[in-house]
Amino acid sequence: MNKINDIFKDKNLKLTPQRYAIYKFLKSVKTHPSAEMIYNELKQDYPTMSLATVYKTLKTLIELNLVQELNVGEDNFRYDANVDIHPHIICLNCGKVDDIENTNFDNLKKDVLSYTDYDVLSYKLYFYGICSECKKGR
Amino acid sequence: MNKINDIFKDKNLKLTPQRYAIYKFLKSVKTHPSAEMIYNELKQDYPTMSLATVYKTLKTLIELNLVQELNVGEDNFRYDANVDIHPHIICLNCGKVDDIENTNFDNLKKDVLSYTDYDVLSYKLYFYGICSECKKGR
DNA sequence: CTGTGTGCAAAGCATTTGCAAAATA
DNA sequence: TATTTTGCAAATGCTTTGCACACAG
Repeated sequence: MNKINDIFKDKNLKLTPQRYAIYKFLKSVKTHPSAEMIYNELKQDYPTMSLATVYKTLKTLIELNLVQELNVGEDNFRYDANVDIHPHIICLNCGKVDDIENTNFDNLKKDVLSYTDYDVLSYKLYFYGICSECKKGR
Repeated sequence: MNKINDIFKDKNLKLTPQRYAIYKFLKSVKTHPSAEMIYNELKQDYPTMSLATVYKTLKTLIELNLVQELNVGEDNFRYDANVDIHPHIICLNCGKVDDIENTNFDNLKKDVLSYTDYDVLSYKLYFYGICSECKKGR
């Protein structure tokens, strides 16, 4: 995790323990947590950290393109330290957010370019369904 | 617009002038307005209507599958009376939300099915870029 | 040392809710 | 007439902000 160190130095930002912990946690996890979830998790190791710091740090990390924000359709945002464009799938039953991996939608952007007069810069794909655990439990 | 009349009758819901106006307005417009935008627009013809009624009506229309909610990544929701699954494109400069028409992403859902163990029920596609008006104005 | 970041509490905003009055079927 | 819906205001919940103190560089 040297990358973040250099990026922060580059921008004359301070890499505080809180910032490092939030990024490291997001990197280590595939659950796409909300700010509140991150806060509750890190409270154990950083009991004095406030929710406001989590929000401020997330905003900073997004500006540095180290984290992306997901809008799955809940009342809050989810965060993902994998900033590559990749689709997500949300369980309509338990609310879990998963990556869809190994897919290749590179051609999608090209397709869209031919249907619109926008300059297309990026995209977000959200799929909705029922996860395997929720399917079992019925 | 007989459809809405029958659907409301079916569910023993009352088709009030406010509800009808909100649906008719959404049907007539391609701008994917927010609740506030709808409210401001209809205030002219329905000066006593409240924002709360707009929200309540939108919720009802969504439950009836007459309207879909869009999560373009702003701090509020947008609404679309075209409930067919279709991609949207958002101008990062002016915030405009457009439909992408004539596209066919039917195969997309099938692709995803092969990459996930979810039952895939629906999906939302959001593209981001710069619209032609904003491109000109530079 | 100096300026940036943290933590707290308060503020902001979109959305929801409770309830009495009004309107629909 | 019996419910449902409206409109108002207050409440809610997520996120942001202001500010004094603490801390990283």
